Amino acid sequence: MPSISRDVLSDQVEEHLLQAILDGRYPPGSRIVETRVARDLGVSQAPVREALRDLEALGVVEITSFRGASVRRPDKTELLEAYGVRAELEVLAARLALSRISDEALHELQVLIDEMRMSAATGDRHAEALVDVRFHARLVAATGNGTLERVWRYLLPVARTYITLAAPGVDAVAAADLHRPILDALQMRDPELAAASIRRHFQAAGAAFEATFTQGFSMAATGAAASGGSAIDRVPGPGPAMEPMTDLIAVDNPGP
Amino acid sequence: MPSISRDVLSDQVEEHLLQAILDGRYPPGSRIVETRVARDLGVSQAPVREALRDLEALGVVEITSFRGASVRRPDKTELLEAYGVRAELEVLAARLALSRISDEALHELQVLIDEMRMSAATGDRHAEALVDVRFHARLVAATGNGTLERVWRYLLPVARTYITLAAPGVDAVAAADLHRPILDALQMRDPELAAASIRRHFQAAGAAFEATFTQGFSMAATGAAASGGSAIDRVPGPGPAMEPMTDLIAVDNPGP
DNA sequence: GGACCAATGATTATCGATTATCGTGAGCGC
DNA sequence: GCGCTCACGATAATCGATAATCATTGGTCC
Repeated sequence: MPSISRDVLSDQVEEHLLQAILDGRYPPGSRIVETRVARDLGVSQAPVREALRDLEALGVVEITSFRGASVRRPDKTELLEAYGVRAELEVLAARLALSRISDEALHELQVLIDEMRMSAATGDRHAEALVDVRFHARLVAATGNGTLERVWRYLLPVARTYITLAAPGVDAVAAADLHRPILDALQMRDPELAAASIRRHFQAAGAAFEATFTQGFSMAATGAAASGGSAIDRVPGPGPAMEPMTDLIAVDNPGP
Repeated sequence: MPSISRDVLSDQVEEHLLQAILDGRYPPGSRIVETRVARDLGVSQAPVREALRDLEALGVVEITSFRGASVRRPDKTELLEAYGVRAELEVLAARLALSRISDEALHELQVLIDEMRMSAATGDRHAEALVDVRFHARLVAATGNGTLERVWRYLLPVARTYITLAAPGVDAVAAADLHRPILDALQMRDPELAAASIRRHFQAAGAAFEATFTQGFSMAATGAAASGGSAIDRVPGPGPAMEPMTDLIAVDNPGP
């Protein structure tokens, strides 16, 4: 079941580029040249161009007129901001969902928490991050508010691309358990408690991220990068190339 | 001062199409054919295509693979949802802005309210709607939170395209005065009061919109449309064409 | 030696034409 | 008549090539 309509070249190109970016083959800040990608993939310039525009909308690349696209450098401030906004959106989601959420939806959330704990227990932080996204997406979907979901998804790539969960210093099991109070509050239909739980969750995540960033990233930012992947295009601009983000990242399809 | 870089054909096409849609020359639901627009404007298909993709990201048109673009029909539920989300985003904005907003920013807000009242007094609801957008934009900008601003702008076209202010039954002056409590709360640095004021503001706006919609739109939806503008392309699909939205709409540049 | 300026190379933006896909309606078998 | 198949027209998706634009480099003038 390859989604729907797996033709449309531009979508395939988009997926390829996204994968390449998240794998670190395009480090943050590096340029992506339309014609070169087109040649490498054996397609025309047009689909590459469209793919890049979509990626820009997703927030992973930046496009300037007549100067092309480059991988957006993850800005610490912006990511923390995104956490704050996401937190409030999910607080709203919880409030809206409270009055209409079904028992089976609550059960689904429970199952997702269990999955998270299992992934955490086996040390698979990548899988845990994926399930984490699904948990929050399920909560937002439970509101039945399409607009809220759209806005939330719009913010997701920024708040998700560089996941905190993979940070070495974070207790993965504890992170998974951080979701339990949210579910409890939902089951008790207590809006204030739910809001508080969600805010606490994001505060913890933000703090963890901050630690990761200043710790693991400042090193890379000072030029000690020792990339293992085959770097296609090194950034020539000011400042040395950053380390690829492999294993720091949760990849999933933002598809329709 | 024509913004920056008034070349880039696709931007011009986008602006043209947006204007045409908001003017009602493309009624909701009508199709927009790439090749025809290209021929009419004397450009190639490529810039039209890109413009349509951007308009899709703005939420103004809908694109389906191999079937083209059509103007999104304004869905009452979705618009009310958008109001709810926008309200919470602005509540967050107020909270964030409280601790750092400058006196001159507060003064600017005051001036904007005055402008709104003047427009309302002279009966220029269109101008009032424009200033209204600027007021809220100024509030969000005062947070210094770029991410919040980005998300807010993302939601803006949906929540703005069909403005309530132009509704005949609404007291325009009262609508302008609805902003005063927000400013008062900001000046008093009272977060709770600000939140309450903003929520009340959007509840009133939503109620006014709902009245407008069921009143002025259901008629159009039943086929009693008596369009005045020159309709370029009538929707042939199921259901009759809706009335163009002229004068129901606030137009401004969503620029960069 | 430093600042301005023109030529150049690289890359995007746009074009015109071709191909792939979808919806539809005519024709055909039942 | 009714359902199915298959051309056909319309249109988006893609292509290959050209024009427009930008950053840079090398040279010239002060």
